Amino acid sequence: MSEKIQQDIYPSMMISSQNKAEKIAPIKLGERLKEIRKSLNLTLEEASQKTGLARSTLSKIENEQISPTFQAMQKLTTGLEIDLPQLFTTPKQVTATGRRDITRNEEGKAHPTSTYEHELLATQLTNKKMMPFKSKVRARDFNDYSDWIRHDGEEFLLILAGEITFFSEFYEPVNLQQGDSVYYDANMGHMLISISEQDALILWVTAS
Amino acid sequence: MSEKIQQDIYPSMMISSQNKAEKIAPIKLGERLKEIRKSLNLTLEEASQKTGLARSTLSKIENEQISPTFQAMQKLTTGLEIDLPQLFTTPKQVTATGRRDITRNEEGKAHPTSTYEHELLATQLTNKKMMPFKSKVRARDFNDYSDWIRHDGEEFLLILAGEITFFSEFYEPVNLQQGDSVYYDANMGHMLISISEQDALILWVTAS
DNA sequence: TAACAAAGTTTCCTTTTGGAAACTTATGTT
DNA sequence: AACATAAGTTTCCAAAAGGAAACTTTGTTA
Repeated sequence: MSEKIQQDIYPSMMISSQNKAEKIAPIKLGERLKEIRKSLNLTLEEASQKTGLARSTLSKIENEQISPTFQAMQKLTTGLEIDLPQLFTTPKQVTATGRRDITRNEEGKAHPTSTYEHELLATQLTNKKMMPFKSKVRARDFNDYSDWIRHDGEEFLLILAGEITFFSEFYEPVNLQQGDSVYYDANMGHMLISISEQDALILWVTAS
Repeated sequence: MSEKIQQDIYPSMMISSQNKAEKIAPIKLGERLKEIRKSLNLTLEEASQKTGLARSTLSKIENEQISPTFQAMQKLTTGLEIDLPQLFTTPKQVTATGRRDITRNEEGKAHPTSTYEHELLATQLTNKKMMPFKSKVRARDFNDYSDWIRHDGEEFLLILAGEITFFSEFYEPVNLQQGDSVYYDANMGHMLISISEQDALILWVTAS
């Protein structure tokens, strides 16, 4: 009795976005936990002591035989003194000094939604101060959107192609064309629609 | 039987950090979920349809009577088309803090140097987390450069036009073309030269 | 390579989650 | 107000998670 359960997650510091069941490189929570534990040089027994979860439970989580409850995940994060997002993101080697990540055109990590088609950039690097991604904006209709998008931090966007109307909470809407850019407080409600013939292409960079 | 279980979590979009047992305002996962559902204007029934979780289960999660499994949380995030961190973070109060700055194409603040022609963006806003600017790179020759460029923080760059070779201290040089991007630790020595016919056009964003 | 110890896995059982349906509480409508 | 209906909660039970201990594997030493 050791069937693997479905337990993937989509990598995303992604903002207001959607992750339907799309083909995005999934991360195994169990593997990730094992990595973390190993990196801390802990045995299951030691991890058990620190987290208050049974040795057997930890083993089962690592081998993806069970799906931990939120409570268990909290015990994990507090016990091992890590942040929750760390459980969901794969940190490809982060050398102490210099890190670099190149993303070729159109080769970012896809993250499609109904109205946007996000392409996450520099996904190899974790713990970044900024989160850059490109989006194709398909929507040309308000109805495609439910409400303001709102999240922590600041956001910069640059129109790479097409034309959009950018809405934000305390301002009048503006039209933005190729080459135009906006910088704004992302806690302020914001959203945009494409008004060009083809999909608009946009670069976003977020920092919190 | 409706005792509230302990179910707090520390808010963290926070990137690199550990959270020792610091006193950070704890967030109730259930409350947060309810907020999100309300903001999406969904009833429990509708949310149930979208997520595949039973109406009753959702109710119990919202009222913190149960601690959802990771699987359940995934169903929540994919079904409601939100991101996992959203479940853990309290959206900042949006007051008058909203700021915004639009920079039209070619209308940034010019800042020419010998080999670059910088155009600073969003200069109206001060105290920004990020510093975005475009550059025309004229240089096609190593001699135009003295040495590595090095400064605090992290840097993201995207090739808007042309083609360049990007050099950085601990890596092999790479050629980058329109649409390609790099993210790197700016303390690591870096520089670039244009290798296209016309000047290359580049977007930089720096954060420290 | 036998013997032992330590690390990890599986079993077995208890506790908790998650779902269907019954029940209760709000929100209209005539 | 009485009724109807929608939204939300609670109950009850099946299914899954979590823990203690038995078991297996890996590593070390004589």
